[in-house]
Amino acid sequence: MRREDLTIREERILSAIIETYVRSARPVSSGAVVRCGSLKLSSATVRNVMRSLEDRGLIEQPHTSAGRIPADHGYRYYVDRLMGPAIVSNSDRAQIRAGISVLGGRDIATIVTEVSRMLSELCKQLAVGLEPAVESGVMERVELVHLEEGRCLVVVGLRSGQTRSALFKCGESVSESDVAAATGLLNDWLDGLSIGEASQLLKRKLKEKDCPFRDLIWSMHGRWDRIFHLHDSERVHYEGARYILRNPEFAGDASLLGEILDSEEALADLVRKPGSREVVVTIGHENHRRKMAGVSLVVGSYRVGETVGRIGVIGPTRMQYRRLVGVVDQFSRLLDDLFSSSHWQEGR
Amino acid sequence: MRREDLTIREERILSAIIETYVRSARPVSSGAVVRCGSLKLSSATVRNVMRSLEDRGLIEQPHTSAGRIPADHGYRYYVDRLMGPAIVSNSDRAQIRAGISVLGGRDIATIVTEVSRMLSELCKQLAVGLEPAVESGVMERVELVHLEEGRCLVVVGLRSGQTRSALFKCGESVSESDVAAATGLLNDWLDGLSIGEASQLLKRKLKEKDCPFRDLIWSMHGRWDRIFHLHDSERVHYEGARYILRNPEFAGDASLLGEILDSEEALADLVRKPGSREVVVTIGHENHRRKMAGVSLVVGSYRVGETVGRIGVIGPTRMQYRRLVGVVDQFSRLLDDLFSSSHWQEGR
DNA sequence: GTTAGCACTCTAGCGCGTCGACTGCTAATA
DNA sequence: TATTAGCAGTCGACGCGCTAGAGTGCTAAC
Repeated sequence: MRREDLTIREERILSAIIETYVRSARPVSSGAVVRCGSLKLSSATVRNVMRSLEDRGLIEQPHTSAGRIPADHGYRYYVDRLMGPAIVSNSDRAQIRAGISVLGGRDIATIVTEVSRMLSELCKQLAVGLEPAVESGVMERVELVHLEEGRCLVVVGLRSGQTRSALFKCGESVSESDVAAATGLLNDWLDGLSIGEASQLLKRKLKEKDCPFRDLIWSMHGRWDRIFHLHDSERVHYEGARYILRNPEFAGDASLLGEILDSEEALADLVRKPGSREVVVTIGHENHRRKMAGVSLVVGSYRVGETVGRIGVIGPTRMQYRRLVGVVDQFSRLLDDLFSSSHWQEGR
Repeated sequence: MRREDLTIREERILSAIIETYVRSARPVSSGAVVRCGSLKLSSATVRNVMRSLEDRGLIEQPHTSAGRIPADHGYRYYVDRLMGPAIVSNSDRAQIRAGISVLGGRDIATIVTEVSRMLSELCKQLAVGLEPAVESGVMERVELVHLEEGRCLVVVGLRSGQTRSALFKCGESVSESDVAAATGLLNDWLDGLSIGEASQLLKRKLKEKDCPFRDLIWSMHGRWDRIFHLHDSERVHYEGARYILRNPEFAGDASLLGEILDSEEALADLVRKPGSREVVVTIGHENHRRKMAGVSLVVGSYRVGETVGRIGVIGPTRMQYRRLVGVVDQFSRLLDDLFSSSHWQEGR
């Protein structure tokens, strides 16, 4: 029996405390646990157990003569071992299916935005969606287009269906046929590479003495990293600031949340976790960022071809983990299905 | 003398009240106005004047025996007639210049994001940036690219330097030379039109009996409105949620701000005002949206070719209008310069 | 027209006592 | 030995009254 293992009774009481606290947002007393019904114990016994849970850091007491509230460790124990399989209610499931089903054929940005919105509505939490990072996407086609006045358009299409484009200056001397030939060459070089690999390869080619179309490719490569810069590469969508601001735990200092909401990069950073197929829950202090105490994340991932995107919710540690994990998981799965379906493939 | 005209003395006192209140965030007493120094009056006289200002709805009293706070009308009078020309301090001006100068050659999305960030930092307010609406942009070039498996890429370059692209399905029967010919045709048709006009024209052409490449153009046109849908058409960037959440006036119900922060469309809607060359100030209830009481906007515009984008700040009505109008104006002008400069034109 | 003076009003803050919720301990109990 | 009833003790929430102080509105004098 590991040090942190709890007896059945302790587990039951911890569950009761957490579930009651999530509902009420107020410290849970021994009496309240008894009134939960599932245990046939007196409040005195429950108190003894609570004291032991407190000694182990699973719950804490705001002050003497108050009830207990779950500590981050307590939530962690609950999520890992007590809450049981994340079950999605029929109503939730139906809503998710219906919402996803109307998105067939839309582009990724729209899908991610809409899914964030739905996730936020359904969970009543701040929801975040990350498009798949373009950097890791695999190139399907690159095209240069010759314009007037020595300018050129570069367009990159990825297997995921995402496309990016930008203008660059190539000098008056470049002819239309040069551009066409360079396009052919680039496609030979870059097909099947990721954006990052492509950039590396271009750099190498440019160093070679006999690099063909050096000036043209040089100019284009100068744009490359900017086109695929994070800002445009891994777009962040979020919805539902109103929900997180509504929580009583943030009533005092909403400025903390300001920091979270503020920067798309910070948000992306939070949600971009070491990849895992499963939904990942991060509770309070487990976020190493400062000032993220009191905030939990539930993050899932979805695949689009070779690339991975993420969706998740952000809320107070006092959140309905079981339901949220279920909903996020369901969304992730359906997005996976959507992006691998023939409907999506063909609709593009 | 118009009904709402004030005497010099009344104006001085109104100014003193507003400026003191903006600094202190607390009701301003008659004594505080006297202590401001610029008037040689007793507090009793000031009290008489304040009562008359209150009768006209320019200031209000939270409760008897409290000082006065400016009403929306008072701010309006101040902004229109009292605060004087918006003057930008040398330090602000230098920072703005420096910030803008490093943006030469970047793409519009990056520029707008960075400017929002700078504006937010400088003003310590929530800042919003809108890219120019792509819809009203003028087409410079449209290009179709033939891909494998009956798919096609459409790329549109605008005179503003913005580009958009998307994949669509065109059917296996379309040949590479068809695509090239169709590209030429499209450029003939669409050159110099706005995106909106182009969509109309394509619709007309498709109705004609002898429309060439009907299937191809039909498929492409099916994508058209989605590519240029608001979501991608008039991107919104914002920065500085932390600042607006920090204001004491929103300490209680931040959920109101949640509604503002929440939806990019709502933000865009706020900032997208009837066009004007000048910086536009919108105070509290002048926003017709409900629940926008207590919130003011300072919005400027900048041109990129034929299209117009906007930048602005959003904060409590208790804001430093003079300085903010100056800073927003300065940014607008420098953006205008940036986008019309040969440096920008050529750098693209 | 302006001001000094004064009575009045209202808030913020403090101290106090009470109530009620909850705990921790102890001794009785099954 | 595990559980429980009972009880004393602790602490926050609430309401009350009081006071200090800030600020007003009015009036009479200048």
